[in-house]
Amino acid sequence: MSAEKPPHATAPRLSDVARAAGVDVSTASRVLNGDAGHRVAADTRARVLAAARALDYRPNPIARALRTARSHTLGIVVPQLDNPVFAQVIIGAESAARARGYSLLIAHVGPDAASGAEVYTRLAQAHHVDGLLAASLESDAALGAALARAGVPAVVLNRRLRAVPHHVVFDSEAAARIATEHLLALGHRHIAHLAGRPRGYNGRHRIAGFRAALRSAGVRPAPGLVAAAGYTLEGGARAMQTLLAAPVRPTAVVAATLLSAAGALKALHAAGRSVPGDVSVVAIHDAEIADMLYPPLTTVRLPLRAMGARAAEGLIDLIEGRCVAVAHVLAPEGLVLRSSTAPP
Amino acid sequence: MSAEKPPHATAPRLSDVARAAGVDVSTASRVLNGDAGHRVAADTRARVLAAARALDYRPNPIARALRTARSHTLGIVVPQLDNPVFAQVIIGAESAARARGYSLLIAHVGPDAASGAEVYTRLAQAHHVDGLLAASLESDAALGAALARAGVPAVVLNRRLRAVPHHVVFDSEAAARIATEHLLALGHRHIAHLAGRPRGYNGRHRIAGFRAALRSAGVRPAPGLVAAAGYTLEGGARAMQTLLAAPVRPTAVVAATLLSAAGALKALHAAGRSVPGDVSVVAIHDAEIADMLYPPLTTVRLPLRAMGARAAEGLIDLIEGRCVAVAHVLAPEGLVLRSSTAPP
DNA sequence: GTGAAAGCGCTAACAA
DNA sequence: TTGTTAGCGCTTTCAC
Repeated sequence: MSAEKPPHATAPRLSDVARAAGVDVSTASRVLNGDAGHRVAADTRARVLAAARALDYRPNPIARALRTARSHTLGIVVPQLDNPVFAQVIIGAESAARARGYSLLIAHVGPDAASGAEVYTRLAQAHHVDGLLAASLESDAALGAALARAGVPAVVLNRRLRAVPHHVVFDSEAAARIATEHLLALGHRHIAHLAGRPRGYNGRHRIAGFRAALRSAGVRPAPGLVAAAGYTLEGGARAMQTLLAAPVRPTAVVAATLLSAAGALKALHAAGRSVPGDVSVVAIHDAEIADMLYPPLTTVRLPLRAMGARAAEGLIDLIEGRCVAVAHVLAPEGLVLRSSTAPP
Repeated sequence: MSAEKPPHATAPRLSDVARAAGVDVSTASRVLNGDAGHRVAADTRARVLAAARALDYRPNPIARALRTARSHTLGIVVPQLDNPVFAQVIIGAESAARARGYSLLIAHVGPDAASGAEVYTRLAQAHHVDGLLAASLESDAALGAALARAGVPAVVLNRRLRAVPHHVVFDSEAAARIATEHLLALGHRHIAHLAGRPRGYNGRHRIAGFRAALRSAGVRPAPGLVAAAGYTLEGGARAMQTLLAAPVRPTAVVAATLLSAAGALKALHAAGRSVPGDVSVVAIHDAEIADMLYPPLTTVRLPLRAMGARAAEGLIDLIEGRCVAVAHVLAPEGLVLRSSTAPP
């Protein structure tokens, strides 16, 4: 009511609440933390709650962290922040973490990932994160070792590691199958695949889905119609050029990711091919840029935010001992039809 | 040498270092913090340093934060993470902060920004950030009030606020001038401008630069050749459609930002106009997507990472009392010639 | 030049 | 059911 605050009001502490409620700080602490074991008298609890509200009390997370050795902070490591795919994952993870009272510290490591490994230990030791979300690109062995050294629970995104049981992955095989079946349904028979990293988790599975769809349709995949394109614009462009120079030329392409699809479009334009007139292109992954490309790109949408969210929730469950294993395989959300695919 | 670590080794504390060096914790603390006031004997300092290195000691930032009431954490608020422009700013801010021993907590608020204001107080109160970097889009008044309420130093990015003296902005007028002069040099005379938010800080200045360049070249800007496009794909497309329906049709367009340029390209393709054959397009801001569009977009590059870095450094100076005002105006880095501009 | 001691704000045994 | 007490790991007066 009469907001008679001192000019340089300092934030109210728990002891202020306790004094206002006429109880000890320990009692106030119990009430405010909803301590299940100890029962508190109803009127005491009400008085404390009222005092806390009246003072607009916010617990000091730093003091709490020091005492409990829990920072309520998660760390996520991504290779490059300026990638729409990772941006979505981060958004999903951040909302989920915040909803559970955790905050998210973001660290990005170059895709070269020479220094990648130490980021994990830095987050764990210097920033005292309670758990790690790993989306970086170093080798399985290096990542496994780095996470082990970090000494906190970790969930790996987008691949499976022998050394770290917890993961959230996409059903990449299904995604590639959906993309390929779309092209088959349009009548294409000479279909190429711009793979990411063929030895990587997603690379393998997308190739498998691509081949499976062809097989089911009775199409024998021509050798040389799978090219490694990596996850970059340049890689996609280069791989597409190779494909265009091959003896049997594809009428359609399944790109493993958005950036390589953009590179493929660039190469096709440069070669004077029309899309989808001469070549149809479909990409796995969806983001706003799909709509900015020319022509707007048909894609298979994968639940990126959900990946971030499930990983964060799983990690928090792990940290709080509420579960012992996190393993999600997320299904594709479906085909997003735009203008880059048509009958041959 | 003989790494005889206990199985569940807990992190070494300052007291461990002190004991190993045969000194008191207070002395160890002085050495490790390079306390200027107190002089420490050279050999004592050497022993402490050696012990710290031998034990691989890392100070516990949480304990330090509790004691000093400094979290060494900065908060940055951006509208949408999945925008290449903000991603670059964040990367710049993060590196600069890390280099100075600070970490960066990222919060994103929807562009609607209804809830935008409370994010600042949440970061300040609940996360105890030492300072704020504000890149969100709410009204000047709302942002000023929110930052005042947060009660920590703040630097505003990309605009100037009466209420908050500290800012880092681009020389938007120069950027628009460079873009417009490029088109004039190519021989264009009917040049349109896809403005962002015409009342906003950047919007105003970009319009001013656009007009100034035309004036200097003796070209009278036709009315109706400045359209508000906002900062989105749809906005750009809509504004371009309007321009195409206008009585005097432009042969070239200066777009205030990448996304609206992408929208303009979309609208031009839809209308069957060729770029740059019928219409040239140049955008302010540069990022990888400029190279993915068709045709690859000529842009004026602005130092995005530098903006993040300067803002973070200035904020840290403010926090540590090393300076009392931060005000940077960053010059454009120049024109990036790609394929979307040509003589009329 | 170095050590002793207090305490940042909070939680969690343990006592009463 | 509530209060007393002891710290979490660190910094910082204040003595010596």
